[in-house]
Amino acid sequence: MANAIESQWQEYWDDNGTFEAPNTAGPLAEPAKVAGRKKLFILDMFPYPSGAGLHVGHPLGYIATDVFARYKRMTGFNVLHAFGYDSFGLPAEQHAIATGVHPRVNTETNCNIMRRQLHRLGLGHDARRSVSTTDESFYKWTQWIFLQIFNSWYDEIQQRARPINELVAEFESGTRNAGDTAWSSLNSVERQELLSTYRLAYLSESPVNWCPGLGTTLANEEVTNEGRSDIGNYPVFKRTMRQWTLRITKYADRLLHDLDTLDWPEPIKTMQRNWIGRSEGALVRFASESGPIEVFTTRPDTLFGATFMVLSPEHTLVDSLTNSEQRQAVDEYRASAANLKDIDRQDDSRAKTGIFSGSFAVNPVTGTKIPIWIADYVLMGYGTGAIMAVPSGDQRDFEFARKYDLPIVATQMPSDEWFAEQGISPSTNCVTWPSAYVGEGIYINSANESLVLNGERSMAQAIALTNSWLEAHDFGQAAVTYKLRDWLFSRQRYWGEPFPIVYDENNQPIGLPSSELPVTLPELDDFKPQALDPNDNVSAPIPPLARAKEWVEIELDLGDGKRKYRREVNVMPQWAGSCWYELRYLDPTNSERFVDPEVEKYWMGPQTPGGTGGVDLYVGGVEHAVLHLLYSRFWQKVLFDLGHVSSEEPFHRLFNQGYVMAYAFRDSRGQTVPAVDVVQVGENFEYNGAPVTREYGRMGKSLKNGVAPDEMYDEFGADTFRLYEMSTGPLDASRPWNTRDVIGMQRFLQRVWRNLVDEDSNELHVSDSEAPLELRRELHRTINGVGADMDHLRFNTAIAKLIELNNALTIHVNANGSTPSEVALGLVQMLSPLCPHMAEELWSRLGHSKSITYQPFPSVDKSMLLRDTIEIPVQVNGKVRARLNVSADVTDDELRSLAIAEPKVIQAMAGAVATNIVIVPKRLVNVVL
RNA sequence: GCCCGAGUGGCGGAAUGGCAGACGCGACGGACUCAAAAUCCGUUGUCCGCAAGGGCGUGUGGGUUCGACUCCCACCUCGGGCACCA
Repeated sequence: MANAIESQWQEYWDDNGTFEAPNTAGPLAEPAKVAGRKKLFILDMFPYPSGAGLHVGHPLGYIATDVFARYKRMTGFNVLHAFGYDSFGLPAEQHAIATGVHPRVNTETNCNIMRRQLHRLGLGHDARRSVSTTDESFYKWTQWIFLQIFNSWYDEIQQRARPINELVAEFESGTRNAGDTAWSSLNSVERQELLSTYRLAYLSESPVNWCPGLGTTLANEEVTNEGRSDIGNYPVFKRTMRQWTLRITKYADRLLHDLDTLDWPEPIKTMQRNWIGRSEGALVRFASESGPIEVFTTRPDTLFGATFMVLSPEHTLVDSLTNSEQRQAVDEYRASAANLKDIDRQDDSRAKTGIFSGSFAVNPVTGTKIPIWIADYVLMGYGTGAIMAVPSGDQRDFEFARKYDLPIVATQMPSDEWFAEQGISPSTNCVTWPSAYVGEGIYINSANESLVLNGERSMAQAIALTNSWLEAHDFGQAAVTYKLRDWLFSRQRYWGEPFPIVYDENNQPIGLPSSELPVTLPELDDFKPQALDPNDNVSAPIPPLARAKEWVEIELDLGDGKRKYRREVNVMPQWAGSCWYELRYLDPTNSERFVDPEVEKYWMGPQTPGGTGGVDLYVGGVEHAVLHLLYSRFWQKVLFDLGHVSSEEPFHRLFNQGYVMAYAFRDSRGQTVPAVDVVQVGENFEYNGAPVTREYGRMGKSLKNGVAPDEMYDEFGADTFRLYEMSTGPLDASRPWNTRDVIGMQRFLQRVWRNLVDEDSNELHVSDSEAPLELRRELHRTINGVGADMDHLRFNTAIAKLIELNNALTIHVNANGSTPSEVALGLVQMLSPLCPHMAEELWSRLGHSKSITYQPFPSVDKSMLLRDTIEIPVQVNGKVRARLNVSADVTDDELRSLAIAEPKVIQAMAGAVATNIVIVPKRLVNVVL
C-alpha cells in the first residue's frame, strides 16, 4: 500500500502548497500567516547534481532536516525549508568534453533526476524557493556579490570592508597617504595598480596543475600519485598563472573570534581555528647579496642559534641568490620540487632534501655569515616562504642540519629530564644530540653587545627583548601571521560563473556596472580543449572561454565613450554559489536585489537585541569543516560590512551528520574506479581485469561507490526508508549501508497500521474507551521522551521509544481488540514527522479533513510520568548483587537498611564489615567493604 | 606527516560518572499452514555448570573514583579534511 498512499499524499501537499513558508514582504508575503509565529530557517548543504543521481548517503541529512522541520511546524514555528542545486562544477564539464553535450543540458537532466528522487522521499520543501547556481537569475547575483568584493577594501582601523570609492576619496583629499608618491601625481594606471593592492579581489600569480597533453589545467583530484593526469596519463606540470584571489586573510581575526558566538560542534571550531592558524612572532630581515631576506619566526628568542637560512624553491630571490656553480643543481632541484604535491611536501616523516644556493646571509644578532639553502620543506604559502633555521630548537631544521652537516648552536640549556629521556649526559655537545630541544630552558650563547638573553628568563620575555632589539636596529619587528592563505578564486574552466570583469587597453581589470549583469556564458561548439605536445611546458594554457573570440572582444561604453575591452576568461570556482545560496532561498525571484532587506532581516536577522543572527540550523557533512564553511562566513562578513545583510554570520547553528559508508576501490595509479563494476576474484578485486585495492569510505562521487535510493522506494516505500535512515544510529555518526536491516522498520509500520486498522475489513478499530493507566503512562512517557529526542535531533532513540509504545499497544490490542483513541491519536501525531505519508493517511481515517502537518505535537501530562514502584540495584564493591523493588518515594535510610538485609548482599559481603554505603537517592546503593 | 573524529554482542546501535547490550536486523525454538511466505509467541554477549549460581566482558596498556563504555595519559586501528571534488 505504501506507494499508493505516498503518491496520493505527495500530490495533496503539492496541490495545497502545504510547505510554503510565508514572507514578510515581496511576492511571497502573507503577513497574516507570519504574525504570532517564531521563524525557523532550516538549511541543508545543497548537493552537486551528479549524473549518477542521488545515492542513499544524500538523504541522511535531508530526511533529518525534514523530520526536524515537520516537528517544529507542529510546535508552532514558521519554518522555512527549501532546497537547491550547486550545479556548476567539474563533472558536468568533463561529461561535456567526452560527449559534446552542453553542460547545461546535462546539468538540467541531473537536477530533474534528483528532484524526482527527493520528491519521492516526501520532503517538505517550499518548492517555490528552489534555486540552481547555474540559473542566470542566480549567478547574476553571484557576479554582483563578486563586484561588491572587487569594489571594496579593508579598513584596518575600522576593522571592516568599505567601498573602494571611499578609499579613493581619502587619497584625493589627502586624509590618507597613498604611499611614496602622492595620489595627485600618479597616472590612471598607477592609481589602478595602487588600488588593486587594497581591493578584496585582486590578481596574483598562483600555481596551477597544467597538463599540456589534455590542453587544460587539472584539479588536484585529477592528478595521480605519480603526477600524471587521471584521464590519458599525461605529464602534469606545476606552473603559475595570473589569477583572481580574494583577500580572506584580512578577515582572519574576525573569522577566528566570531567562532565563539556560534553554536557549532566544538571539533569544527577547532579545525577552523587551526586552519586560520594564528601565530605570534617576529619578522626578521637578514642581509644578503640580493638584498634583505625577510623571514617569519615564532621563536625570535632563538635567533642566536640561526646557523643557516632555507628558502622555498618558489621564493622570488632564489634566482638571484644562486651562483653559477650551483645553478644547474638548483634548477634541477626546483624542477623536481615543482612536481611534488603540497601534501607530500608537508609530510614530516619524509627525508629532508635541499640544495645550497651558493650565497650567504648575515645573522643580524651575531653578524655571522650563514649559508642560504633551498629546500622543499619550506612552503611559499606560509609566512614569507623563507625561514631562519635554528637546528638546535626545531626538529625539521635539526634533521636538515644533520643531513647536510650544517652547524648547530644551542641557545637554551635543556632540562635534566630531557637529557635523561634522550639517554645522553647534559654535557653532550648539541651537534650530537639525537633531536632538537623545543621548550623553555636557561638561555646560553645568546648575547651580543646590545642584546643579552643569557640566563634564566621566560620565553615570552626573551621574545619581547629580541623583538624590541630588532625594531630598534631596523632588522624587523613583532608580527602576527596566519596559516590561512588568500583564496585562489579562478578556474581555467567553462562551467562556472564568468567574472563580471573586462580589461582595458592598459590591461587593467575593470568591474562591470550592475546594468551589464548577468555576464552569461558564451556558447561553444566544442568543449574539447586544444591538446598540445604532452611535454610542452612552455606554451600558455588557454582557458575554454578564451576560444570564444567574439565573446571575449567586446565594445562597451563605460561612461567615457565606446571603447574596446577584453573579457576575463577564467571562471569562478564552485564555492562561489555555495557562499550565499541560502540568502536567495529567502527571496528567489527578486530581480532588483539579491534579497529584499526586510525579508532578509526577518529570516536571518538577530532574534534578540545584541544576539547573533543566521540560519537556525544548518545540516551537512563534516567534510566542509574548513573550506565551504570558512568561505561562506567570509562572504557573509563582507556583505555585512557593506550593509547588505543584517547578520554577521551566515549559519548560527551547525550540525554535522555522519556519512553513509561503503566499500570503494582504487586502481594502481591511486584513482578510484566505479564500485559497481568491480568484481571479486577469490580474495582479490578486479576492475576491467586489472587488480584494484579495496577501501572503506564515504559514499559519494569522489569514491564512486554510491547506491541509488530508487530500489528502496520500490521495495519498501519512502516512509520505511526514512525511518530506516533515521534509526540506524545517532545523526552525527557514520554508518555502513545495509539493505538487509530495512525490513525492521517496514514491520514496525505494518504493526502500527494493524493496531489501528483491521486488515480484513479495512475499518478502523479504535475505541473511545479510556486507555488503562499503565498504557496511558507509557503514552505520556513516550511523548515526553520523543519530544526531547526530536528537539536534540536524536531520531534513532525517538524511533526506539515509538516502537516500544507500539509494542505495548499491540499487547493491549491483542487482549482488547481495539486501540484507545487517545493512544491512536498521540502515536500518529508523534510518527508524522518521521513517516508523514502514513501518518497523514491514518490521521485522515481518524476523521480529520486537514493535513496533520500543522497539528500540535501532543503535550505531556506530567502526572502520568510518575511510577508507583521503582527497582533499585544494590552493588557490593561496584558489582550488582541484588535488586530492590521499593516505593517510588523511598528514603535513603530505607534503602540502606533494605540493602544490607538482602540475603544476596549478605552472601557477597562474606562476613566483612561495610566501610561505606554510597546511596544515590532513588537510583542505586553501593556497599563498600 | 599535520589537524579533527570514532572504536560496545554475529550486524546497526542504547546507556555521557550509577543495573552494559534499550530498539532493530540476523540466528535458534515454538504456534498457525498440506507446505512455504507473512504473522504471532519465546530465546539469544561470552565462558564454566544438569541446575542453582558464578567467572569474564565496551580496541590495547596504565591511571583517577565507592563506582568508568563514559574522565585523564600513552598506544593501535579505522574514517574525515589538508586550500582546483564539493
